[in-house]
Amino acid sequence: MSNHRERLGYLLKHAYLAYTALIEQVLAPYGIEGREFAVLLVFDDAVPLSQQEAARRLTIDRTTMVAFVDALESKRLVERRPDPADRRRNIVSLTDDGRRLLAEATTAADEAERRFLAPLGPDSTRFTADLARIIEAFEGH
Amino acid sequence: MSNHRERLGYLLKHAYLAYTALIEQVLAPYGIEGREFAVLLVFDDAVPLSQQEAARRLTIDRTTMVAFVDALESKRLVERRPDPADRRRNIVSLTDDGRRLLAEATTAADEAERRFLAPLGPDSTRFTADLARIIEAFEGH
DNA sequence: TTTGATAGTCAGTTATACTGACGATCAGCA
DNA sequence: TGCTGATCGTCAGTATAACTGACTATCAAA
Repeated sequence: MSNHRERLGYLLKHAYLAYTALIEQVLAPYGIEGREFAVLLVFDDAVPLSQQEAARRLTIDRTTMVAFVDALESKRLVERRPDPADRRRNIVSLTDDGRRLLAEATTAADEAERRFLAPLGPDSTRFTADLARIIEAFEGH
Repeated sequence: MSNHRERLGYLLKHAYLAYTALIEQVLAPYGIEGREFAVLLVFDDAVPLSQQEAARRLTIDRTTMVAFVDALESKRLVERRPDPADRRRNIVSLTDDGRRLLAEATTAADEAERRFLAPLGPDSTRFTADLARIIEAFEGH
């Protein structure tokens, strides 16, 4: 009975849905969505990134990235400027506001992750490591 | 650095994407998609289900279920008939073809799950149990 | 300096699932 | 028996997300 609830696909999908619902709720007070948070994280890097590099890291399309940067720029959280070394590219960097907001949002997201993993007890890091292992194995297709 | 790759959201999303890609590939020879497989699984139940009950179990909308049953019915894998006890409802049941195909597809999906979890070594059931635990905890919102 | 490739952008398309409304049907009650 | 409100399946329309393809500007290499 209730066979489908034990299938891996069901479990992965609903774990992801549950996490998404939680993180959206937690980030809402900061005026950003979960995906915008991810984009901010990518651009908050030691080396400045072009839009396309950032898109590749998140495994989204470069045309999709345009809209994200548009949105974040209109919120004054990031700014585009042409890469002097290659003027086809945009260097996207966080503004001071962006960095401030990202710091606060990260704290909130960390707390949400802790709550999400709480049912697993003390060794929830094992679960996270398992996820990473699976993804890594799959990337070598 | 490469901060975002350690975030739980990234891990959950990409684990789900990897699994989806694998299962779609494995089910393609049987002429069904991953979501259709899930729908078949739900309707292959001891007690006959209405469309709405099945939709609730998969956490999809009842209007979405209509299209799935349409597709599966046109492939002669399921059939609708009005519930004699409540003629507002459709009882959806698998045809003989549907049962046969589901049996084969299930074998293939099981094998895919095994391959997917292989990187975790012998105790991959722990990982699955963790997923179930998280979902269950979240359902009590 | 010409050729082929790449980055960002935009318009249009596709995929997916939703909202709202409708007819048919049911359960409860006067 | 005949109303009243709710439910089921269905459909049309809508919203959202992400894509494809084309375009311009720019670069790298011969």
